[in-house]
Amino acid sequence: MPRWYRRHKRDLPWRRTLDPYAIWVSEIMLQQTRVETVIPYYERWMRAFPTVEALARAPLSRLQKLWEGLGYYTRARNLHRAARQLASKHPRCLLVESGESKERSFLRFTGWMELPGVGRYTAGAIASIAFDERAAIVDGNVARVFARVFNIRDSVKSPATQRRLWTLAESLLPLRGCGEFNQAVMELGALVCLPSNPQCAACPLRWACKAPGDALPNRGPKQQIQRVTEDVMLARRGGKVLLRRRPATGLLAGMWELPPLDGRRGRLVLTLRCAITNRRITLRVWRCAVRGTPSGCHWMSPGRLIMPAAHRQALA
DNA sequence: AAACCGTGGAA
DNA sequence: TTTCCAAGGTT
Repeated sequence: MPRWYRRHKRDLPWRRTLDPYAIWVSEIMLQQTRVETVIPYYERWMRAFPTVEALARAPLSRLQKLWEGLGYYTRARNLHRAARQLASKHPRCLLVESGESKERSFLRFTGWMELPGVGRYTAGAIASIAFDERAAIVDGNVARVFARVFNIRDSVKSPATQRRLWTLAESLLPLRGCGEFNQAVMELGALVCLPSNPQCAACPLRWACKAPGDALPNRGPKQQIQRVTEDVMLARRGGKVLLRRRPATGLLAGMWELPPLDGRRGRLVLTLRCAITNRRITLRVWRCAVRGTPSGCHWMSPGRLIMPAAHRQALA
């Protein structure tokens, strides 16, 4: 596996460093998010906040602006909280080993687990990749690879199967090079052991695989998707747009959006589709002429505000 | 334990 | 077109 990995691994920005801060940032961004989506966000982020200290000093609103469009926005808030926690409680754990060889203390797996937004997978990924700690990981890729190689047909959502996957991951861990091993399994899932049309002929594990190419893992019963149509109004006045702020908790917490069309007349200028977990939304945007300021709304310059992707698109 | 939390790309 | 789902975590 490590041999296959060294030969085929993609050249990704966060693979060019062993800086635990950089790896941490990349892991948070990559949660439930595709590599190609993350890359530009990651590069902008690292340019803006090269170190934990820089991140801890920055105002939350600045991180949120850089995060706009990435989704799962509590990740940005957690990253900020964790950075401040880290900078105060573990001031030396994220030093990069340099030519001067500064003293670098060691934040272990359990230390990472205490940070908001860092769970078992992320803590294991950082510990193994940045510190070569002997920590296992199970993500979507690992689950798929293991499900096929070991022919695991029970739902991967069940606690029993989860335990089995984690136990497997731990038992397969080498004594050294765990970071490389973990990434190798994930990379195999990303490049070869694909969800559909897996490239079994090119797989280094085909000799051992018990269920090559099967439609695994079994994800259990699929969730119901509900369709919704939302009508919103686009009202411009000078450089400003009529916007409404969402509640501070829940879906798209605290973000600014186009206000709902409340029974006035307008011209349909745009319809776009967006999906939020189990909801599929058709967003219809109506251009309206608005005199005063409807209750709960504000005339805002949208540039610096943080908006949901679909609403941001509607302004363009 | 099951539900919630975004987005965009691919099949 | 619709469906699936990607380097998950929190409540």
